[in-house]
Amino acid sequence: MSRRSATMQDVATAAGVALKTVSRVVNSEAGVSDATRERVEAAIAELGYVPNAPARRLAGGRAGLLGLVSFVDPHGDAGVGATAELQRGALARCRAEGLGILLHPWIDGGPLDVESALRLIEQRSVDALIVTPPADTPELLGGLRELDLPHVLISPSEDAGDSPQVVCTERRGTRDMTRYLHSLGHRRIAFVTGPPGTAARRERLDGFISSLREAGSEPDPGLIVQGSTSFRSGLSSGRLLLDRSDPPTAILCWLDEVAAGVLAAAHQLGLSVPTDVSIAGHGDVPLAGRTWPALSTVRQPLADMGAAAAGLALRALRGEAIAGTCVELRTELVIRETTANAPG
Amino acid sequence: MSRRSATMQDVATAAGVALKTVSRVVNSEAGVSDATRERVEAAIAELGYVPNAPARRLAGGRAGLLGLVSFVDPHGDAGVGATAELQRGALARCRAEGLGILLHPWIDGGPLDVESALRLIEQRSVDALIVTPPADTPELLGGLRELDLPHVLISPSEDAGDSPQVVCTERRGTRDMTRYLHSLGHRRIAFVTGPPGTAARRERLDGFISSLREAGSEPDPGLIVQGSTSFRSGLSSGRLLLDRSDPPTAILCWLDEVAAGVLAAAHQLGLSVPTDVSIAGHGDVPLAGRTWPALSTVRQPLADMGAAAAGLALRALRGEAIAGTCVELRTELVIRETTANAPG
DNA sequence: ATGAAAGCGCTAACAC
DNA sequence: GTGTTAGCGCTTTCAT
Repeated sequence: MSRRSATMQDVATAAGVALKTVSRVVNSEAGVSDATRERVEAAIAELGYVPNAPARRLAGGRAGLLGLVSFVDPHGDAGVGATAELQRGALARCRAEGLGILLHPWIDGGPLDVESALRLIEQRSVDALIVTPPADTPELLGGLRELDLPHVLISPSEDAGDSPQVVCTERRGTRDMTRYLHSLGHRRIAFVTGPPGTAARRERLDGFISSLREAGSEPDPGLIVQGSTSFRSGLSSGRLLLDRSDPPTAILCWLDEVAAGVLAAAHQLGLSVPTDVSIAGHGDVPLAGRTWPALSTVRQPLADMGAAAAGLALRALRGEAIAGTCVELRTELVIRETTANAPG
Repeated sequence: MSRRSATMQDVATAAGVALKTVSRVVNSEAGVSDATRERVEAAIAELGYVPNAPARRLAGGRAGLLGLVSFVDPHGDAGVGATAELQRGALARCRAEGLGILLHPWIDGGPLDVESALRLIEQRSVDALIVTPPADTPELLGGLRELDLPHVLISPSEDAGDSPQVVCTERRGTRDMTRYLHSLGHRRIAFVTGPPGTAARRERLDGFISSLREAGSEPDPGLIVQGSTSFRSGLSSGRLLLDRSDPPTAILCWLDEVAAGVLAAAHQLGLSVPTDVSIAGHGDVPLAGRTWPALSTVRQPLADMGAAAAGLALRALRGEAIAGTCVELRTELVIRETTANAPG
C-alpha cells in the first residue's frame, strides 16, 4: 500500500505554489509570507511529505552524518564501556544539530581498514570523521591529512599534529590520585602501566612518577609493571605485585579494566581490599562502579569528550578553521571503596 | 588543494568511453570487454575517482545503510555491554555486504522519539531498521507496521506479530541454570526477576518455576523478588534475600547486571561466594567475566543475534518475504566461579 | 515575496 | 559490447 511517497513537487502542486517555495518552508528560510507558509505546511501535513535525504545531500553537498571510527574488541575485553560512553556523548550533540552518526569501528583486532575509513568521506557518506584510539594509526591520520579530510581526534595515541583534538587532563588525573594515596599514608605505591607508545600511557606514568618525587619519595622501579588493556593483564600484574616479599600498600592502574583485574588478584590471594591494599583505576567506565568493593578511580568525562568532538566537527563543517584546536576537559577523582589508609 | 573530486563523467572522458560504461565497470556489471575495462580502471586510478554515495542512492533508491534503534542508558547502568555486542555482530555482517550502520539510540530514558526513528526510513537515510528492547515500544512497532517499513526485531519485549525477529532460547537458558543449581544440591533457590511486562522476563521466570516443579519442588513465593535492570536493584534484592532468617542457598538473576549487584550485597554482608551462597546471572555480558568471583551465567549469543538480525534485514532488502520469520539462537551455560555445591 | 531553470552524480531503460 | 536519454528529488543561482 505504501505508494510512492510524496515529493516536494507534489506538495508544491497541492499548495498551488512553486517548488522553491516549499523548499523555503521546509528549510525555514526567510522570504515566505505567513499565509503561504501555512498553506504549504498544510499540504505537507496532508500528503505526509518527508524530505528525501539522499536527494538533499546530492544537491546540497552535505551528508548530514558524522563518522565514528572506534575500536571494538572482538572479545569485549577492552574499552567496551569507554566506546559506548563516547558514542553517547557524540550522539547527543549530533542529534541536537539534526545530524546522524555512522559507525565505522575497527572490529576484529586485525589491521585497521584505512582505505574504507577514508572512503567514507570521499564518497560523501559522512561529512567528517571522529577518530578514537587505537584506531588513530599513522596510516589513517596520514591519509586524512594528505587528502585534507575533516576530522577530529579524541585522546590521540601519538602526536596529533595540526589535527583538531579533544583530550583530558591525563597527567593531572594520575597526579591527583597519587597525591591522594600519599595523603592516606601510602609510601609503597605500585603503578601498572600500559603498552608502550601511547600518549595516555606516557602521561599517566609521568604523572605518577613526578608527583611521587614531588612528595619526596623516589619511585621503586620494581613497583612499576607493564600491563596491557585487559582484565587478564591486571590479574597477572596484580599477582606479580602482591606476591612480592615486600608488596605495595597501594596499586594504581592506568585503566579501570586493569584495576578490576588487580582487584580480582587481591581477592584470589585472600587479601582484603582496601584494608590490606588499596587499588585505584583510571577512566571511571561503568565497570568501575560494579566491582566489589567499588573502584576508586579517575573520572574521564567520556561522554563530554564525545560531545566536544562532535562539536568541533560541526564547527569545521560550518567552515571555521579549527586546525590546531585542542579542547581539554578536566578529570576528577572519584573515591569509592577500594582506597583507604595505609595498613599499620 | 582538494579540488572538486572526479565524477564518473570525468572518468568517461579520460578513458574515451561513455558514462554508462564507467558505471558498468564500477558496479562490475557484465558487458564490457576486457580491454575497455582496463582502460576505464586505469582512468579511475589516475583520477582517484570515488563514487558519490548520495548520488548513487538518489538514482538507485537504496540507502546502503541499516538503522539500529537501541537503548543507551544515560548513566551507563543497563545493557551497555549488551548493546555493544549486538552492534558488533550487526556491524560485522553489514560490512561483509558493503552496508553501513547508522545509530539511532534512544538516549535519555525519556520517551522514545518514535517520529524521528520512523523518519529515518521515510527520508531514505536507511533501508531498514533493527530494533532492540526496550526501544520496541508499541508506538514504534505500530508505526513501522502501519507504514510498512522494513524492520527486524531482536528479542522483542512484546508480541512481535508478523515482524521478522531474532530471539534466543530464554526459557531454556534459565531452565538449564536452575537444573544445574538443583543438581548441585540447592533446594532453596531464589529468583530475582525484572520489571513486569517484557517477554524475556516472563520466559525466564517461567523457565525457573517450571523446572523447579519438574524437579519436584514447589517454588517459595518469598524467594521470588522483583528487581529491575540495574546493579543497584541487584544490591537491594540481594540484601532483602540474604537478610532473611531462612536465606536461599542460591540466587538466580534474570540479568548479569543484577547478579553483579546481588554479588556485591553478599560481600557486604560478609558472606563468601560460592561457599555460603551461589549466584548466577543471565546474558554473559562482559561484566560477567570481571566480577569477583567471576559470574556463572547463561550465555546469550549477542553478537550472533546482531549478525542474524542484519542478515534478515538484508534478505528483506533483496525482496524476500520474511514476514513472520523467527530466527532462534541457542543459549548455553557458562559456569564460572559463583556457583558451587549447596552448603551443609 | 515568489518562481523558473539548471544542475548535483548517478542508475535505469532502452537503443545501437 | 557500448552509448543515449531520462530522470531520481532536491538546492542553487538568478529572475521577476
